[in-house]
Amino acid sequence: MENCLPNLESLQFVLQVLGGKWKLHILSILYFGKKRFKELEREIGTISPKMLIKELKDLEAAGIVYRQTFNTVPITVEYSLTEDGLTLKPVLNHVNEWAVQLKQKVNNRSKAKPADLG
Amino acid sequence: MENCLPNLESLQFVLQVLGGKWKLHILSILYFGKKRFKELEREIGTISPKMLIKELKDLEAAGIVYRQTFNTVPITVEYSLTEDGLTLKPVLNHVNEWAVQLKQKVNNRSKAKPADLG
DNA sequence: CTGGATCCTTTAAGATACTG
DNA sequence: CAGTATCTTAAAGGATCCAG
Repeated sequence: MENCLPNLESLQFVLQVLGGKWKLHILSILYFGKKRFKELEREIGTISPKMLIKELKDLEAAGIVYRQTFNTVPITVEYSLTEDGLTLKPVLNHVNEWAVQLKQKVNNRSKAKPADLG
Repeated sequence: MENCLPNLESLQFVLQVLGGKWKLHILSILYFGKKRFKELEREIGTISPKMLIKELKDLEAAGIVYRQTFNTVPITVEYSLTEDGLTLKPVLNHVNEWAVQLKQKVNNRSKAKPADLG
C-alpha cells in the first residue's frame, strides 16, 4: 500500500526530527559553524533554555548534531553538525526550491487545479 | 542570520504542511491515483473522518491536493494530486534517500561524531 | 554557563454521535 | 457518502526558577 512513496517510515522520521518549532532555525545557525549553548540561545533570541536543550537533544539523538563538552570552569559545550548534518543541507536546498515555487503559486491563485494526466 | 539555509520560511512551510500525522500516508495513497473520501478512510484504516478531512483540507489549501465534487446522490468527492503534488514526489524521494542512510547509521552507533572539516 | 525541574497554556489528535 | 459537532485526552510549547 505504501510502496509508491518509498519507505514512508523514513520520511516520517525526517519530519519528526526536523518538525520541532526550532529545529531548522538551529540548523541554519550551525551551518555557519560550531556554537555554544549560550550563543545559540542569544542568536535565536526568543527560545527558552528548556526548548533549546530539548531540540538539541533531539537533533543529537537523530545523529545530525554533535555535542562536545569541555571541562572548563564553568563548563563549556559546543554544538556542531555531524557528517549527516552536512549532507542534509543540499537535501534541504532541494526541498526549498520546490517550496519556493509552491508558495508563489499558492499566493497567486484561489484554488489549485488537478494535475493534467492526459 | 538565516541566509545560509536559504529561505527558512519556505522550509518551515513545507514541514508544517507535511507534518501532520497522516499527510504522508494520504499522499502515498494518492500517488496511485484519485481516491474518494471513503476509499481513503478505508485504506488508512485507523483514521477518523474528522482527522481525514482536516488533513485533506490542509493539503488542499497548500495546493498539493485537488478536491472535486460530483452532484450525484449521494454526493461523491474525488481527491487527486495537483501539479505541485506530483512534482513533490521526486523531492520526497530525494529526502528519503538521505533519510534511509541516516537511519541505518543511527541504528548502528551509540553516538554520532562531528563532521571532519579538516 | 549549561542545563534540569516545575507549572501553565496552547495545540494536536482520538472517540463518537450526528446531519445533508 | 461526505463530512460536522462535541467532548476528551495527549503532546507541544512557554515562563520561570533552580542547581552543578
